Amino acid sequence: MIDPPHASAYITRMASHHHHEHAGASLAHAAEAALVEAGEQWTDMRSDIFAVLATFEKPASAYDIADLVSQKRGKRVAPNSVYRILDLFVATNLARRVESANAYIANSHPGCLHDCIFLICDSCGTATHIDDDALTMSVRAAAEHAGFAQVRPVIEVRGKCADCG
Amino acid sequence: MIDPPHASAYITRMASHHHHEHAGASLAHAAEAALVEAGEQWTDMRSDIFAVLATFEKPASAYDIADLVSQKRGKRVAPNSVYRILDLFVATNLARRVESANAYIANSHPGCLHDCIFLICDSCGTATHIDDDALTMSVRAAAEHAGFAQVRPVIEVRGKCADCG
DNA sequence: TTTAACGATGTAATGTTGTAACGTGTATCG
DNA sequence: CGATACACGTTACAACATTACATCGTTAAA
Repeated sequence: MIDPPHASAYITRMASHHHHEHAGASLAHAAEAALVEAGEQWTDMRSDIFAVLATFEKPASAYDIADLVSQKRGKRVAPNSVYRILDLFVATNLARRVESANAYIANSHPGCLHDCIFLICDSCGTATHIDDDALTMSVRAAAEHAGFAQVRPVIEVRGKCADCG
Repeated sequence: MIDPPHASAYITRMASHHHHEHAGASLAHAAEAALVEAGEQWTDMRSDIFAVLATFEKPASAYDIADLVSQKRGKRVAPNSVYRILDLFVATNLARRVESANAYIANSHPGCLHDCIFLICDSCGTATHIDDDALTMSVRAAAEHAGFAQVRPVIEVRGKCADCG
């Protein structure tokens, strides 16, 4: 399980496509479907963690999530457990790690393989993402040209969002 | 001091140019010049930290640097102090932070403003960088189109380097 | 020349993020 | 029944980062 496709296959798959941007229950269902599709189980714990993650506007730290899930369950959930599940989510494309924030964000279109570009506001912390396959493919190409394989682009932009301008 | 130029000025400056890739003493001199140029002092401590940072092949954590500088000086240098100086280096473009590695790397051409693309090998940890202004400008443009200002792109690619292939 | 201000560094404490090792419960399958 | 596999719990710890305050030396004003 969780053996992400090789880069070239990956690229092929993302040639051109439409998006549903899911939200709420729809998103949860899409996530469940994607996880099951990947041969993994959709457990209560995973469901709770995904639900909490999806409520965040801003990238959420594993500890943020642990706190909220603990509340929700009335029982302490250790960060450890949260990390395990977040790792799974990232591996199956249900969530993304925002490297420049040490935090995670739900993927609003799970099941759709992508290199995302994240925009993170330094003032309010909210993150949006844009999809620009031409751009991300260029980055992949540049890395591959330099001899890199199995590339995983991390493209994030810090700045001031329109609201905080 | 340390008030980086506004984005548009920044972009203008990097239109087209040559590089000296400095190394060793040459790099140290270039770094010193750039720091002084920025109105900051080139102290012994800063010199030592830069020297240590420049010896690393791989991105170095603040703690790595603290350890080595402590050895070199025969006196404990706290991570704290290292962070302060690294922050200064990043602000003045003498060093870069590699977000996906929580670590720092010396800029091999300080004084030359750039958005760098880092390639970090997941196996051996070494980082190389490529400069592709067309690409980084596109990323900036995409972010600005989305309403972001004062943008600071973070473009890193994780993967397997040619040697580790 | 004292004194005030400032910048650089030291010291201590603490906060945040991330992993490792191992134990427990449960379902499945021979 | 026993063996295996997986999800999750528990504890401990490691790695990364910041805050607050103290000290020291240099410079600038009184």
